[in-house]
Amino acid sequence: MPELLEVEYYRRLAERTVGRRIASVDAPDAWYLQQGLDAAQLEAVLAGAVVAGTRRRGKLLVLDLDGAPPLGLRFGMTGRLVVDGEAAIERLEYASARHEPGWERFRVRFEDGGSLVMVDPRRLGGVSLDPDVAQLGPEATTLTPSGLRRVLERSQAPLKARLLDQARLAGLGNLLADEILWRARLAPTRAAGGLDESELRRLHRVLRSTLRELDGRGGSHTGDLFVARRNGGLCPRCENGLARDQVGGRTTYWCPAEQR
DNA sequence: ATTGTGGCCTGCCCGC
DNA sequence: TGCGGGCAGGCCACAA
Repeated sequence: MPELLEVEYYRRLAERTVGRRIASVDAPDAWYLQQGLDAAQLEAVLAGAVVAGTRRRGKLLVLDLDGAPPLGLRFGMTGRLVVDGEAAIERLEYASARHEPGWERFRVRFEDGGSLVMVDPRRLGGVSLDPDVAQLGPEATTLTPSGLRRVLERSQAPLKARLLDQARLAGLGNLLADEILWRARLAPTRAAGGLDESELRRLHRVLRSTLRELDGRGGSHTGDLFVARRNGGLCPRCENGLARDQVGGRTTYWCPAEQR
């Protein structure tokens, strides 16, 4: 599913639209439009605008426009981005690799004939105007040690739940959170505020290095723990059986023998 | 305020 | 072989 790594790949692809003028918008699925927008409003606002740049905060992709408010794109779990017929990612975990025309939820057509399309079978993503980036926590890829402390301090919530809270820390999804906690040898069920200084430092170091490494490998499904995320899966390090629990409302695979 | 839960969406996988 | 019940998780509304 698109976590921050995948959305960053989407952003890089979307860079191709910079400098291009929007001719029209197809928004066939009203459910996909946030803020009560409808297709006609969106078309009226966006037509004629020129893409000035792209940015990303966590899992939110933003197109900055000349002549219109910024356009916010959320991809949910199964949303993919296609620009000029080319997909940023061929296949998403937990989503179909097919590209049915009926799954195209939103399309921006440019005057040069190309287009930017969101393909989302499950319709969990959405499109907004002038998205409120301030509601998101700090960006995970550039998080500082003191930033991580602020994310976790004085919280009784499970460590993993806090890492997934986009208002506290932007970008991590279920797979990345499990991979990071496994690498840091920290139990997802620990109280977030209960980490000592050395654990905080370890978590920060692992968080940053894991994001960097998996970015190079190709996405949030390329972690070392990923292949073991199944019933009967064994810890890739110690080969003890992994636990499968609900933590923070998400299916969590972890190694009780190593993660403390 | 903090934390937890359930529902939304729908393709796909597994077991019968 | 076909069928149907779970399952997947990002996000939001709502409850305690």
